[in-house]
Amino acid sequence: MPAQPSAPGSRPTLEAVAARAGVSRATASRVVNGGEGVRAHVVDKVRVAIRELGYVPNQAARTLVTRRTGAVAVIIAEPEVRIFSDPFFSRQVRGISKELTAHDTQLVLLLVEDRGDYDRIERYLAGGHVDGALAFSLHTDDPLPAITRRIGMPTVYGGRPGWTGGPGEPGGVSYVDADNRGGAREAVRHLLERGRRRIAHIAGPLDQTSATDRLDGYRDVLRESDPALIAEGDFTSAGGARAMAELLERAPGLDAVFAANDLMATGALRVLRERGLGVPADVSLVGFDDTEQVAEAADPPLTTVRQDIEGMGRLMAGLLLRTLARGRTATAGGAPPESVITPTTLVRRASS
Amino acid sequence: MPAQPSAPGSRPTLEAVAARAGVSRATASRVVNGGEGVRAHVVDKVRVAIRELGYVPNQAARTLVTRRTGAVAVIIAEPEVRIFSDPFFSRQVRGISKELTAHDTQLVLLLVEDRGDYDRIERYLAGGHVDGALAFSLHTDDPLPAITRRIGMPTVYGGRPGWTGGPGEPGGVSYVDADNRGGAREAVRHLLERGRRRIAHIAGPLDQTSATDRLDGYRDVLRESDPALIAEGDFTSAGGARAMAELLERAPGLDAVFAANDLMATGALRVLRERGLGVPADVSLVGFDDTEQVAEAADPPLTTVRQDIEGMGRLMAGLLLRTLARGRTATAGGAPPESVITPTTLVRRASS
DNA sequence: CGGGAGCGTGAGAGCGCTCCCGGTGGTTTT
DNA sequence: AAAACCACCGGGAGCGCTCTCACGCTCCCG
Repeated sequence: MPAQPSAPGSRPTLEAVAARAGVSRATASRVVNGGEGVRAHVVDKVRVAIRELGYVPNQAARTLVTRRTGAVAVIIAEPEVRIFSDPFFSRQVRGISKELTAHDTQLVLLLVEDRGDYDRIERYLAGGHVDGALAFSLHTDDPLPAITRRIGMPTVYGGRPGWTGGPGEPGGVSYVDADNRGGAREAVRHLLERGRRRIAHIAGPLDQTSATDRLDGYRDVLRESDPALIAEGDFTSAGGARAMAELLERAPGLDAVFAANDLMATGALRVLRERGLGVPADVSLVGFDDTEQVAEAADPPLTTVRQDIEGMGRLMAGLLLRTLARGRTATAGGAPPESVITPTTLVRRASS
Repeated sequence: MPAQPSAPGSRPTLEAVAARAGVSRATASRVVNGGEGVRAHVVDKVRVAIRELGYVPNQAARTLVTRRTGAVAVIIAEPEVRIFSDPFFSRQVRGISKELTAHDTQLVLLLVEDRGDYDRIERYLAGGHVDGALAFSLHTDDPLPAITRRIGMPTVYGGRPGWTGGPGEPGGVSYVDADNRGGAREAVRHLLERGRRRIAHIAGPLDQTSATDRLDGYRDVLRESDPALIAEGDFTSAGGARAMAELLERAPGLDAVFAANDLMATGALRVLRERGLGVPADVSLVGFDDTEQVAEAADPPLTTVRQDIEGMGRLMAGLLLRTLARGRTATAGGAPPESVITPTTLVRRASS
């Protein structure tokens, strides 16, 4: 129903809106940006002109002068295999998307394929295409933190970075993480309550804090645990299967397994079944993440530690947006880092 | 190791580069954009200045004058459940990302949560934030095509849209799709070769062409198929299970099932196992997609129709980029639609 | 009734870049 | 030898917007 733009080919400008409303460009701009300090009557006139012309602000022109883009980068640097198998990222991205959308901010997705890509990422971030960045699941030697720090890009990490609390200073970064350690403790305690005594652990890759934190939680409860009861996986189903096979060889008497994520738990499950071991009759099994279509769909359904992944995504985005808003009003000295640990809950199903 | 920018707070401009290299801004611009028609000696001088200053072009300023953003929107409008359970999107996005990155184009992700979001999408697309769009898996009543057409946004669809070949004209859209029909034919023929005669089909949601095309392929081979042998699912594991239960009730004598995707096949598998039916002893099972961690990890591993999902993503991006490049050089009359159908291959595993 | 206070508005500069156009110097043509 | 032609480079306009500043108007107080 709205009328066609003034010029057939090109979009109407603020100038055109101002002309039609009989005001200056400055006033039209004020209306577009909230209408503060403009008489209601004038605001209406401009609003009508905007509607009639189908005016949409030119973001490039706006960015050029404000130096803000209204966009945020989401950087995912994870080997191919995991990004596809684990719904984790999709859910977190979804949470991020929701929060950003609610604040009229766009999501620019940067996938890192190999280490050479970091040059591209740096150029992109330095190019002023985005106001801030969200990054995930860093390994200890990830070059990203150095990059974002060098170019002064506000960044919030998903998952506690391995290099916080570096030598001397606490490495001022913001992050959002689940209570991995607490969740792991709860999982292991649950197995103890079930009467299990030889509780093994399939850890994730130990260059990630989510893996080490869960391992730490396991050790918190089982202080004197036999090292033979711990095997390292890689957060994939196949890796979980390999680790399970290893564990069965080293510690045939185990009566429970706590896997650091659900995918590895399914791999373990497959191996246990192949060896004729009943779950939970012979071996109790607990996973981590409560990923749908994995934990629930397993046979038997997995007891697991749930974390609110989508909520974590929202929190990440919210934290970043707040940082950006502050940087805009306050002195540009950079906001202090701020982090959030979200709680986990144990979901009891048939596998334990 | 590059030097710091001239001004401490702000980034160096092309002006600064030109001054340092002792040339005009215009010449510096030429070098930045390829260096055509500039003497090699001058090119070098400018390149050195760029490096020394750590110059990065300001995209906003560039976009303002060129009217091109160097970014492409990827629009995913799919109910939550599927986007998480099916690695399909992740893979396709990955393919898209690779192709875009290779052409220095950014990927802006737009997730559609509910129908109200389409206003936001339209505003965004109309706002000139991106040069083109890639969209997926449209349902027949999807408002997106109308939007992109109205605002003249070059768009390539993933999966044949349901509304091509509308009344009268062929609805000029570009798309990339797998040979769903041919793949389905191959799957069913394979089951026939295995000596199966009562071959059932679990279809996807019939408002999507990927589902109807596969159903058509099934019917191509089994012209006289009993309607009781066809059940509609929703591309999820749970939906596959429901459909399988339905089929077993309606047609207890079935000896094979062709499911329209792997996820539904796993649901079917679970139901078959629960009913004590052996796969493939009693019932042969074939899926579609060959999604890793699903087809291969199933027990038994699924025979399935493989499509090159990542390749399709690359093709989509490539098609769009070529369209955009053409629109830039040729008359702005809009390039003719162009579509690609990619082949499928049958992967034989233990389930059939 | 004069003069500040204060609100609402307009004029204008300028963000950093691209690109057209015109000029310069050197090489080829008639 | 002059004329025509290149290849290369610089000047300058302008993309659409925001934001500062100054100006005019109304209002209120002394």
